[in-house]
Amino acid sequence: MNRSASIKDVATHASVAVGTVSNVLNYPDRVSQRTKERVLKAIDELGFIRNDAARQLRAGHSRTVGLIVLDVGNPFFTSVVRAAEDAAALHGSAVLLGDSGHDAGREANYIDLFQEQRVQGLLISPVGDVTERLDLLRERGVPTVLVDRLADESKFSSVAVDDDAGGYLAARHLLDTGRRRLAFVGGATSIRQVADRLQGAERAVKEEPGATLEVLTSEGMTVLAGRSVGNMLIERGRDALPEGIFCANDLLALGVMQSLTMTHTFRIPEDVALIGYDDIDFAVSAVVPLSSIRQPTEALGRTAIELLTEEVESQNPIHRSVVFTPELVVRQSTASPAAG
Amino acid sequence: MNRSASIKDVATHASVAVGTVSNVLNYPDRVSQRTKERVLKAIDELGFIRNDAARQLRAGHSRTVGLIVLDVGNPFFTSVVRAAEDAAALHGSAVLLGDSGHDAGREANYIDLFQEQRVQGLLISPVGDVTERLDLLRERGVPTVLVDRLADESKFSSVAVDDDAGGYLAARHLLDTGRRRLAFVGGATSIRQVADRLQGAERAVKEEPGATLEVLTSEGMTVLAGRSVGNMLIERGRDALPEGIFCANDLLALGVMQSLTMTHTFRIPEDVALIGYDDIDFAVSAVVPLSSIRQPTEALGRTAIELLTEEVESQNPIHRSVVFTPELVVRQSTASPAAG
DNA sequence: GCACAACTTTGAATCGTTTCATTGTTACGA
DNA sequence: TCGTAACAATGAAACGATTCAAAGTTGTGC
Repeated sequence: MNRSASIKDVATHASVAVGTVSNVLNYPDRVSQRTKERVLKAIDELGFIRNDAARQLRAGHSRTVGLIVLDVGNPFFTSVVRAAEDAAALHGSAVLLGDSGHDAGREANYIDLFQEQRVQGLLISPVGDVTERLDLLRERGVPTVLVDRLADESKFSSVAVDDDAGGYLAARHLLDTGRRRLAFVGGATSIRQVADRLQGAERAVKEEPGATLEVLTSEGMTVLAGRSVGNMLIERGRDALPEGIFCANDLLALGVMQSLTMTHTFRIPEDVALIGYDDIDFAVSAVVPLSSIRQPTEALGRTAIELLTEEVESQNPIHRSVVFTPELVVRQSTASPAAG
Repeated sequence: MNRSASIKDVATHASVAVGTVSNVLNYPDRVSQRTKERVLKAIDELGFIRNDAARQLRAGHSRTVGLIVLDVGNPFFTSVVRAAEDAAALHGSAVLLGDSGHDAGREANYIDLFQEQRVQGLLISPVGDVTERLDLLRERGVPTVLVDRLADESKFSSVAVDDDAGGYLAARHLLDTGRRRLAFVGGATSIRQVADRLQGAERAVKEEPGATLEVLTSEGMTVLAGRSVGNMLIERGRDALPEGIFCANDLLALGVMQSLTMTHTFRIPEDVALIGYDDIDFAVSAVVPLSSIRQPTEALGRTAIELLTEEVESQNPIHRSVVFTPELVVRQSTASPAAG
């Protein structure tokens, strides 16, 4: 089969006008039952499939939305993507997914590609500081919603998660379960998420008389970095051991847990409580199931699409920023010492 | 900005014919330097962006390739996707990504969507048994390459990984490091991958005089399932402990490792060697870094695109199946007892 | 000064769909 | 039987880029 059947072929085959075939596809009510049947039969017999390019050309815009994430491999984004796809499907749109892999070049490529495709709008979790690139989009009038990053509301809508609140939640939980001497483990505070989570934790600690928060800086945010911190804690000995540890993400927490449980020096949660952040799949299947802070990724994805739809449909764009509060997930790693 | 500039607007603005603008974009050599500059200036001033729909309509096909995977969250597919994107970029094509989530309905939606988009071809990791759906694609003449699934070569090209060889590799490695009494841990052998890996392991064991392979069936392929198996091994006691354990995936292996290291009943690799499959990110950061079998995901993605390109470019389609052999990754969990 | 080749530029035709003003058909009440 | 309203069907125009035959321009050698 060289060329697929066009609407014209269908029209000929069914002995009707092309407009009628189009109506059957788009406004079935306008067409009589008899004609409709003939046309549908022809469509079936010829294996006709709409040519979306022609449709788009005529319509002036596509029925797709572009979504550019920093890393599809990251469960956080995977979940956002899925939610966005489902939400878009409700509006009859499809999502074109791009993975920038934290690379500004790849990001730029996708932005160009999506603009050539005349996407209705763009959801983007931008790489680094990107005001220029995004300003260009704004000038061109491409509705854009920033994901997982707060935006100047005069410029863009955005959806984000309140990391300060998440940090507060984690520290508050440790305090609530009776721990007073707390430690925060995180990478460089130049990472906004880390800084915000720390700030929230500090806020909670300040509220609690007699509580303290020690900051332990890790080399990165990986399991291995967490293990180093754990080993350091073991060397410092029991007297210097915090009662509760809040790690800036689950990988760090799992690393800390590994070193403590491997050596059997300290028990979790009896000697020290441990809480992470992100609630990755591995949190629940850790040696000691890990308490964590879960980010409302489904809500993020869904809301991002909703904000975008708002912008697409309204004429003069009003931007909104929606900030979600994360959720505490309690597991064994922070069980009360008494109940331990 | 209501409507973006068209090639006609650019032509007017630069006082040239539309054909000339098109030539500047597609065949710059055909245009004189002076004209080219004028046109490029106009393009810049008007913020012109090519309308891909119009281009596609004229060309009769898009410059995109559809890729439907079972689960973008799965690192295996994530890696395949990335490789496919890079390979497609070399051919000047982009990849439209669809995540079926093991759901035949979603898969069908993506197939339809991609056909309407007139993708050049389709890479698909199909859900379940799908001969009918795929046969339809074949009838329509949509070049299709199956990913991670062998295909009847008279019908489709395909790329896959030899799980039998992977199983052989894992068992062979345990034997090579001096282990004789081996165990295989896996979910139901109704899962093809599990069955193939087991078969390969059995082949290796048969080759080795005096070696044995015990099959332990787990309830699923998760960390928790692995932990149950580990606990069972502990209960059985030291005499019944295999010298080497091959788990059908890394999650199972990590579970087994957890239960053994947590209780300190048996040491890895001194008392028992452990090897997994997939080489997930967590394998390297396990308490005892886990040996594993790595699947050549980059090669899979790249080759899939290459086979597809072949089919697209050749007139009468010749199908090929490419099977890759996985790779052994040795880490501490299978170190020789002597060197342990 | 002219013929001819080489290089530029032109603009109408085309791709497949949707839109919509127009025309055709039917049914019904007067 | 006629007028009219409601409903169906028609088909040309439009969307924006690419193509390509044709026309226009320049340069070269004799």
